[in-house]
Amino acid sequence: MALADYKHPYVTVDLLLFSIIDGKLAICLTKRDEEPFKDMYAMPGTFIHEDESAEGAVERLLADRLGLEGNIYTEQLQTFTDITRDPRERVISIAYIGIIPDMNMVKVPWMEWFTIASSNVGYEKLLKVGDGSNASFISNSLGFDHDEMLHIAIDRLRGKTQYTDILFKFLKDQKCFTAAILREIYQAIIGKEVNRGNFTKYQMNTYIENGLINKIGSTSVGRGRPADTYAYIGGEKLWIRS
Amino acid sequence: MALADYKHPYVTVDLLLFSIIDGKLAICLTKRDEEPFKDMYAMPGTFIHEDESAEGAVERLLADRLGLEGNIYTEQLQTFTDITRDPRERVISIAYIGIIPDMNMVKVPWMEWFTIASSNVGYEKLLKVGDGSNASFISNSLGFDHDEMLHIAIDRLRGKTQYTDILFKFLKDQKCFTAAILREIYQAIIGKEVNRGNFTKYQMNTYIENGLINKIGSTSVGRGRPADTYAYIGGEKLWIRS
DNA sequence: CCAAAAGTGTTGCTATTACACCCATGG
DNA sequence: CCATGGGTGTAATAGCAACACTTTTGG
Repeated sequence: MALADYKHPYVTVDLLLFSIIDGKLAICLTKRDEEPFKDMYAMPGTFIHEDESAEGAVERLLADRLGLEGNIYTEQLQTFTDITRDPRERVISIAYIGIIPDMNMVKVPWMEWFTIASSNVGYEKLLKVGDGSNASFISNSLGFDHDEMLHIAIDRLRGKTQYTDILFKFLKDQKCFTAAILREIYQAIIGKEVNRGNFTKYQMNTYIENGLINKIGSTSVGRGRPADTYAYIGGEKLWIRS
Repeated sequence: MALADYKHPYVTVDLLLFSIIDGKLAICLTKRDEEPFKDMYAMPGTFIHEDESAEGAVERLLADRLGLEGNIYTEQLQTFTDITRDPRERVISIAYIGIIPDMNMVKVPWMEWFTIASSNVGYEKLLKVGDGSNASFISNSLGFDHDEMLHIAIDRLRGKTQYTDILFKFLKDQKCFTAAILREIYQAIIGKEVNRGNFTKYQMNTYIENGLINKIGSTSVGRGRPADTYAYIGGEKLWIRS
């Protein structure tokens, strides 16, 4: 059973880069300019080089294709190995989730943002952000098996919002935010509204009790009563309910 | 960017096969008979053939290396891509969790079972099952990065026990079991005791309310009062708390 | 002083826990 | 008839949702 006896497949990483735009969960896509799936939208991806790990490939992808340097939160989603998922040849893809707090961090022109209209079941509705075109399409017209990836990723985000600190990765300023800001993120991911008062009282308190955030002061700008401000201090530790 | 421009790595699947033995979570390992990590224990694995998916490779592994035919529950755990995780050459591994209800289903002599002594933090203590040798070792002496895999897999099992029906996969007879049997499995995975009465009343009731199980009758064997018996009927649907 | 924004309290419902009690069987 | 295993009831507690109330600011 020598190693060389086995033919091995191509391996790529694909990145599902999420952000919150206008109170809605959004994903960063690119229109493919070559076959297969030419002119269809897809998540950005790249082949893994022989001298890098999958995480390394994701970092390179973030830097080269998205222009994102520095510390971007990523985590492995799942690996997709269907023999026919790439019509050219056998290609395995390791999908990663990425999160950035601000869509404007992506400055390259070939990437486009789409908000995700939370469909109850079936396919997601994707709505182009920003250019006033109101262009939209349904996620099952994504290239490759990227519709499946998107579904699994959204599920993962929703699940982890319940028992980890993943939603803090969406904060534009982790060192100064209000309950309202965090609630907007929470609702965007979950896909439904939660009561304002209760969110402050229970959710924020739970975060404080678990040492994830600190109350640091209050805003003095805005129309109404100044909101308390918080700072995220949790490291990488998981926070599991009770 | 033609496909052929990229050198691609070897890809394997590794299987973490779990069962419950004597009320304790257990894993199926094999002593490696060749380099690298010769004479160390490791999870069984195999290279992915060019005409099969990762799931296909796992099925082949189950059949050829473990002698397990038929419907064995498996799910993808995570993909490991460190460049140096295999000292020979660059090898990516897609790790899978497998669950069988009875260790005796594995009849091949080269596989050995070890119970996992739930360590709070750090490494697991693995204890050889069955031959009276009382041999044991610490999980960080597993070959490759299999210690890390084991940790991640146990975490996954514990998490999914809370909100899925994964513990029913451990049942020796899914069509006839008692609350006591299910509780033993539950405790083995979680690693701590739960109150007997409450488990029957709440846990079993929740399963019933979610359509996962049905009360079917009662045992008439055993020393004390005959226990109610249940049958697992849930398909593949997730059961998420409230 | 009033509207707007945001933090706190009150109430009732539900889930969880601990523990006791009663039930059915084998020896 | 008693030890043993197993179901069910109860009370105390914790958590959650709805909603009303209060606080603070800008005009």
